[in-house]
Amino acid sequence: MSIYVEKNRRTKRLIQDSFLQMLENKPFEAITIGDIAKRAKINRGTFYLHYKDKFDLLEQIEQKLFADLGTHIDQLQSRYTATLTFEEEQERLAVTFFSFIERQSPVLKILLSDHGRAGFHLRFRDAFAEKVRLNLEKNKDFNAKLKVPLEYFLSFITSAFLGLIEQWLQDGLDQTPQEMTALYIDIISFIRDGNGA
Amino acid sequence: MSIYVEKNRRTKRLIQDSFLQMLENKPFEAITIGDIAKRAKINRGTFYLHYKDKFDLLEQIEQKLFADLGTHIDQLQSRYTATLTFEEEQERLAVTFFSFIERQSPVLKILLSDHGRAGFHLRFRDAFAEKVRLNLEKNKDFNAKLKVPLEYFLSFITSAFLGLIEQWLQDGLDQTPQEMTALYIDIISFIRDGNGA
DNA sequence: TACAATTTTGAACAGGCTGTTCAGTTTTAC
DNA sequence: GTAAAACTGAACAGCCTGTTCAAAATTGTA
Repeated sequence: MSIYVEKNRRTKRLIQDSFLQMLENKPFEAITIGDIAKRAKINRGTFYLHYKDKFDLLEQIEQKLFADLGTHIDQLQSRYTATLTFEEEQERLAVTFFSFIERQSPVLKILLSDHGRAGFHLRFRDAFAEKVRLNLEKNKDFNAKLKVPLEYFLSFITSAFLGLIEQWLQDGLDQTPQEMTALYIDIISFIRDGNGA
Repeated sequence: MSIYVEKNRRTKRLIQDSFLQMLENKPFEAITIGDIAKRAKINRGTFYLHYKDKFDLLEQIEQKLFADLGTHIDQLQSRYTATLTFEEEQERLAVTFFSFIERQSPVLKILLSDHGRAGFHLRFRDAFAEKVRLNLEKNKDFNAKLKVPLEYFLSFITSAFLGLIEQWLQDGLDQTPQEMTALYIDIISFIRDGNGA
């Protein structure tokens, strides 16, 4: 039984890999089940033993990604238990995010591009926003000082973050997560101290 | 001849309207040419007299939108010729953007949602970024003070902006463009003066 | 090794959508 | 009224989908 699951997983992984490789060259809509099967060297019918359809396949890939985001953050966040200032904690969260992106960059590069599926950036941003919200709620001062609706602030800051990520991925991950965090902080500082764009 | 074009445009508009209406309920991938033709009450073959395929249709809608963004900004920006401070000019650009979004909200709501086509938010953001870049280049101090690559700053700020827009559209345009601009400025101020998130 | 359970294969099938063709009809402008 | 332009209806080959089923291959276990 245990190995059957192994085998089951192996074929699923084969399908997912072929699919993702194919997405690098072709947009989602243009890829057929036949294409995937051919590249994975399996029978077309076998695909349907594992997935309902193309959308189900992508959905499962997305879900795996979101699950990984959760565990990755929990791992890194719980590593240091020292009390940090609000700013330090935000910085630590930023590094955690960027290192997650680096780790999942092959998949994210595709899912966020125009070869992926519409709305992925919204779903991804929401997953992000949820983590940020939890972090912000720890700080009691925050909500008192914030005058705009929290939802708007979250959309603003997580979208900005996602913007950096997209640029980063587009530039071929030419920086480390630490450098990206520094860059993020520089921009915040620039807005704070420099010209108010 | 002139009216032929008229008629030609009328059918195209009929197709576009039916298509956009349909996109409110069904995702792009699920819509067939037959569906569009049926709703537009035209022959399926007529569709192909105007568009190459479904993608061509959406592309033309997008292009019209981007063209409108250009004219809309040029109009509003050239209205007042008084000399403004950098901050005042940024604010004016923000109002212009938000009023454009309001004007094109029916289409944008769909194109930015998961019913649209993958990558639209990137294309839209790029169009935005181009306008912001032109505005920023006027200010000589800006590039001197900015220490991070301009591309990253642009991605950051335009994505943040787009985040506000998405939230705004999602909330059913419950605020005026002026109120959204105030909200935008409040968030910037909050980052500047309040807690450094 | 032999066996049984599980998984995969190959082939076939109906059904739907695509994009094109073409002769005939309708609409439009002058 | 006429000629050009636009649209219609019907048909078509081609491709992809999702399902079925018996046969074959793979796997773990006795």
